Amino acid sequence: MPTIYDIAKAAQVSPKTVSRVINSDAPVRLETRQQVEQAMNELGYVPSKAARSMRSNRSGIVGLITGAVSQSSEISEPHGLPDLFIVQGIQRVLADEEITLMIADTGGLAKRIPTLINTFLQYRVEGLIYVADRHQRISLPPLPQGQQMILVNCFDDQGTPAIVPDDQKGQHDLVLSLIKEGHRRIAYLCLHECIATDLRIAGYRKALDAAGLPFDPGLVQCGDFERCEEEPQLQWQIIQSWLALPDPPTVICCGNDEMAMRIYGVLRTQGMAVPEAISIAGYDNHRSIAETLYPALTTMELPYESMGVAAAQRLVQLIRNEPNETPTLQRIRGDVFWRSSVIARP
Amino acid sequence: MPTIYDIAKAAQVSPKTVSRVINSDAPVRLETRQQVEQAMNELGYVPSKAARSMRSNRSGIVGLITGAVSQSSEISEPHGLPDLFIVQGIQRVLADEEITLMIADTGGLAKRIPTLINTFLQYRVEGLIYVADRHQRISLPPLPQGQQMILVNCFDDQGTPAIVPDDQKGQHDLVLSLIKEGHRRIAYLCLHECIATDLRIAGYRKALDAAGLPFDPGLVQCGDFERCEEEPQLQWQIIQSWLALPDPPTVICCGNDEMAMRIYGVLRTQGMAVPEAISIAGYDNHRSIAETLYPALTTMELPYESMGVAAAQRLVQLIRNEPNETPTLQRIRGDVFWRSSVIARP
DNA sequence: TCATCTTATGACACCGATGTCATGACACCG
DNA sequence: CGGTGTCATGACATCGGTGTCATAAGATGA
Repeated sequence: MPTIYDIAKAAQVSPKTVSRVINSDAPVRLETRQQVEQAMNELGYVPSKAARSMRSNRSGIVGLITGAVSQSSEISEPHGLPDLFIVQGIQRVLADEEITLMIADTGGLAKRIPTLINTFLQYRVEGLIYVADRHQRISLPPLPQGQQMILVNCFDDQGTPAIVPDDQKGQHDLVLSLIKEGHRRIAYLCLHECIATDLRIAGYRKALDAAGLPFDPGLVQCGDFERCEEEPQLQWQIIQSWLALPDPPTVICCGNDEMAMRIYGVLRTQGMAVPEAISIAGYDNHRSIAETLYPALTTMELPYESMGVAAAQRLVQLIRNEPNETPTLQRIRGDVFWRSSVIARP
Repeated sequence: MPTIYDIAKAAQVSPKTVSRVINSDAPVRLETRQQVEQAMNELGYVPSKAARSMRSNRSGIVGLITGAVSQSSEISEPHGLPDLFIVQGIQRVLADEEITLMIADTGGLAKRIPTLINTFLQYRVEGLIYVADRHQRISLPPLPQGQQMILVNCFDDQGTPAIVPDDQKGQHDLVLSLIKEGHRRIAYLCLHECIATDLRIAGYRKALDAAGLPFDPGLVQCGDFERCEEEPQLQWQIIQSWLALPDPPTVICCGNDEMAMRIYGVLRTQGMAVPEAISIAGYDNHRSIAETLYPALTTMELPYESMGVAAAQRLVQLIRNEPNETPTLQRIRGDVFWRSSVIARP
């Protein structure tokens, strides 16, 4: 691989002049520039980032730590996969900034995180991004003074800038949409206890309040049985108990699209048609499910890509030392995706 | 960030001795080593990869180019997502080799590839991996002399080492499993014309041949209507025509798990139970579908993770200049995942 | 016409590590 | 006791660029 010295010799100029042509940071005579460019093309010159970043103290690299890539194969929990949309959003922003993204994977083991951070520090990354596989509180080891970091889909107690989904607003908006379509009795088959679930139940209640509808605690049940053998039976029992009510629900909100998909199966096995007999809504807008199910699933988007974009933009601001007034915890909103699994009620 | 000179000063030794402690490539007196290690801990020393790789000419980086991360959002084709399993397999192998993986994304635009390759060359990657979003023939721009590359899920005409799924063997094995369970009339609702489809139809025929069953061209139809409005109707027409045969099929193989999922919906809408009325098999083992569908889907694994592992192992061999006798085109086999969407026939 | 300024270029040191070679202190051996 | 080998360490050059400063040629202006 030729170096700047080879180019200099071929173009009969000094290495520094070649450097000027590459960086166009000082005037170079047109004729000289052309000689240099010709030499670079002929020799197939590619500058060395290592040498450059050593001198200029700017690596042009941002490091990303995630469990998404491998966590999806752990046990049988493929729900980590959508995190990749976060990465996608980050990539898009960083590519425009000419920043290279380096991705490291915890493989689901938190104890690997310090090692991964260390690797990134060796490359003198200009910023770090930590992406969690679900909305949660975390605690990361301390970083060297001045090392920028952004948390995505999680937050900590040290005031590190964080980007999280606005779960409360999300469930709120979804439920409000259902109410607008005439639904008055809205059941919620939620996920097991976690930050997202708490926020979403709060959003669900807030939407009912806003519409002046009473909150019926019986209509909120945990429908997440971690794929145990009897899951369909247990879910059917819950649904049956709801249907037996004097004023049964007309729509079931599910904790995520996967659960909605399983509920489709359960209902159909019991001879109930979606959405004619009962409407179903999901959460996540996990497209390979929501768009492929028949009928297609109405669901609330988990705004992964927007979160990625927001995270990258904020990190770039930090790196460039630009002032910003964003709060430490930045909540990102998603949209309701209205499809045919919910029908209007008079 | 402290350098080895700072450490050397603090430990009252020469920089070279610090280097020896870091690399343990020459004997250092125990006492001296401890002084150096203490200084490194106190000052929080992190070696600079840039400086190291410049001198040693080994970057410790492998570059990966994929459209997977972003292609999944193009149009509404989320099928690119499973490519991430390839990345996962690659990561696992490279992590063990202490190689850092840099991932770049085409964003679905092939014209960006030269730029991405150039970025990687700037980092002096020791190898390149190109991951395609589906099994296909490709053609990449030429690389500098001596630059190693591996193709995954694709191949070219220049003899670049390539790792592809063994689609023929895959469909063959799946069909053979069905035959073993007593199925004699096996319909195949394949994807549109492409390399994978051709190979799989060949595998399907070979399995029939091997079992001494006749090949009925009418039982192979394209069921892939690119999610047009009328897709369910069109698919139902095909299935109806099959059911009207004097000797109707007892199982339908679908081109992928998504199609199987849509067929579930179509069949149930028409009042047909899976697997009691007819068995269904998929392809891909797209777990968030296959395991979540009710009943769970019997399917052929698309061995993405194994492909990633094979690709990384082969690249490491190339980088280390180890001899290998693998053919240029390496086909990776998957397993049949037997679930409850197929029942045995007497 | 000479001082001053701008333009275009080069000389040289330096970023932070490592490879090469030199050197001093000992141990070992005949 | 002197020659040889091993151990532990340091001096110095080097990897491929860029920052700093110097300098020569030409333009400008009083």
